[in-house]
Amino acid sequence: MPELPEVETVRKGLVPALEGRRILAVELNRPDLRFPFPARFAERLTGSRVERIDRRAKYLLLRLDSGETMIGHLGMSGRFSIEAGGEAALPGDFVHAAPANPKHDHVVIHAEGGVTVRYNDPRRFGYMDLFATDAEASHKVLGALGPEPHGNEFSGPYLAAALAGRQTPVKSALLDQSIVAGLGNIYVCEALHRSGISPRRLAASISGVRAERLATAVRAVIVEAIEAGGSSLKDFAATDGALGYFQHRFRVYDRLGAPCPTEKCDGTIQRIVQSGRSTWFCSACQR
DNA sequence: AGGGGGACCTGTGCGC
DNA sequence: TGCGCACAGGTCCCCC
Repeated sequence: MPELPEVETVRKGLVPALEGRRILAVELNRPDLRFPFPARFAERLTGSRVERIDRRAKYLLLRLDSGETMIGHLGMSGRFSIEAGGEAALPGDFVHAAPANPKHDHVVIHAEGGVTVRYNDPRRFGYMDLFATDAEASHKVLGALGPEPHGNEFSGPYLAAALAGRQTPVKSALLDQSIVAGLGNIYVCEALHRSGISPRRLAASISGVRAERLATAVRAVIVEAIEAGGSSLKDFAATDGALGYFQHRFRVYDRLGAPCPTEKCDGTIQRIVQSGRSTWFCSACQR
């Protein structure tokens, strides 16, 4: 499902449901998602309090008072939903997200205050793991991530340096989470269009003003998408039932044959395949 | 080491 | 209506 903006929306939805609450019970309905759950996963969660929920790139990080962090990734089809049917009043209005087939409810967390959080993931490309919070810097996955696209480290000069020498299309390079962390197929296509750069251009050729334009577009599209609550494709719903609406602002993604929205451009949106994934772009204004 | 292709899964939508 | 195929917001692994 999600790229950085969607994961951020999920994080914000989980905060009022779980932050400060103790986990009372965990139902684990299968031994694995993409990878096996860690040893004693349910037991290690049970009884711990969720102190804070962070996000890094597309990863959710539940900080537990046990000294461990639960890391979660939603893969392509993972989603959380929240029920708050108990006696305690919750901040925010919780409603059911769009219906999901309950046979894919792989993890169900029961927390204080009558809160139930369900993780549903038909394709099971997502995963969950636990690690010692003080060992985060050396975490195999988190340690290899590039900067957040809307953070201070990310800039034109940074991007130019990161792409230097890369003999791959810039589209593929932007999907590399070690270059910039959190972009996926949608926002890469959108950022390339906004910056007028062809997805086929070699990454190594992005420098100077062009790198500046691209970094600016990446930042802008991510900031706007976060503000919009992410994008809702198909039946995706945020954890609190609120739908992200950024999909109405797509300029190229999934818009094959549409007129190019660039002012004074008379091009038409095309679709090509790069490293096995669809790319939508306008060959008239993206060079 | 970097780059490309396939693998991992289920669901959906489309053409025949 | 049913069937087969293409495709889907993401990594990860293996091979050159």
